[in-house]
Amino acid sequence: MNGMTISRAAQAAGVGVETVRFYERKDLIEQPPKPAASGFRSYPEETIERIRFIRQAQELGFSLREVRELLELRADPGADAADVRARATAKLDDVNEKMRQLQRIGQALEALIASCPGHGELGCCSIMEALEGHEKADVGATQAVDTKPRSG
Amino acid sequence: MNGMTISRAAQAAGVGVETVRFYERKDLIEQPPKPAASGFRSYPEETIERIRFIRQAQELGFSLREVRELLELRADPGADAADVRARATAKLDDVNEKMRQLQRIGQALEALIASCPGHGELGCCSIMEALEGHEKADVGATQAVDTKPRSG
DNA sequence: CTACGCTCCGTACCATGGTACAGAGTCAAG
DNA sequence: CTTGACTCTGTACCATGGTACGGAGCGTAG
Repeated sequence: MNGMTISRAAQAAGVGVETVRFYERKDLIEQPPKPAASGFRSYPEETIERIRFIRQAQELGFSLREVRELLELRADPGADAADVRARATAKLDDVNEKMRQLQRIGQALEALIASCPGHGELGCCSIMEALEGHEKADVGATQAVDTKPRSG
Repeated sequence: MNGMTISRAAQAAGVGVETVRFYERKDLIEQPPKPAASGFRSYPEETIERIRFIRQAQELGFSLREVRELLELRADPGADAADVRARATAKLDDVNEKMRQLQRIGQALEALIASCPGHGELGCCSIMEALEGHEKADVGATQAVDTKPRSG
């Protein structure tokens, strides 16, 4: 019926052909079988919707791994809205945590910028001083970067 | 004098040996020459400080590429505090932009979570509805993910 | 002098989210 | 029947920031 070639499907979903194939490799969408009559696969509307779902979830900050879980949830007849809600809540916590990190970084940058004379030798630059870590200025953004020096 | 083996240097700087070598490969730190007398390189205090500088800058959100620029600036006798300040300001803009994106995502998630009944079939779940993109609910976080479908 | 540990060096691998390309096959139009 | 556009398939590559490993060389303690 409404089967499309991969490039049509990609266009309809708003992604590139290579992205569709990439999602297939990652088991995010199913690769339709070759129709035997033809050498070209036929992509159903369902797949386009699935790709749109993926993009929407990505826009909400879900990684492809998490999107796959959402898709599995969607396919599960026993799944409850509570499951979805829990994931959304977890993601919101995630987002809030990242915001806090950025806030700390931003505040540290602001403080440094405010205390920098804005001209003159680098020796007078409080930003450089802070980066040197001469324990005169404290950057104060410890743990901003995922610090795992030797953890794994 | 105060030359250290790579593992001592790494320990002193708070990173792993492999990370030190990685920074060498990336031209972030200089690989000290082999002392001819010994088959082992000797890392000066200077290198340890440089690595600390790198980590501090990373904690402020600078990428290694940007850190390299800061290091070049640091080595440049003609560099002005204004240059450093400009980079810090640019990075602050960056951080603020990311914050805005996260804020949009967070608000969208909050709205969806609030409207989700929290139990029952997925068909009643507003979050799933939004992800399906049935144009009933609008996720509203467009551009949250770096959207470049076919740009390059 | 031997054993053990550290170093050296190149290279491959991890996750993340794609992008690109080569070589062969297929399909529709002219 | 040929051309040109598209597809199929595997594989390699991009950036980012590391991590791991194999096989040699080196250095020190016993």
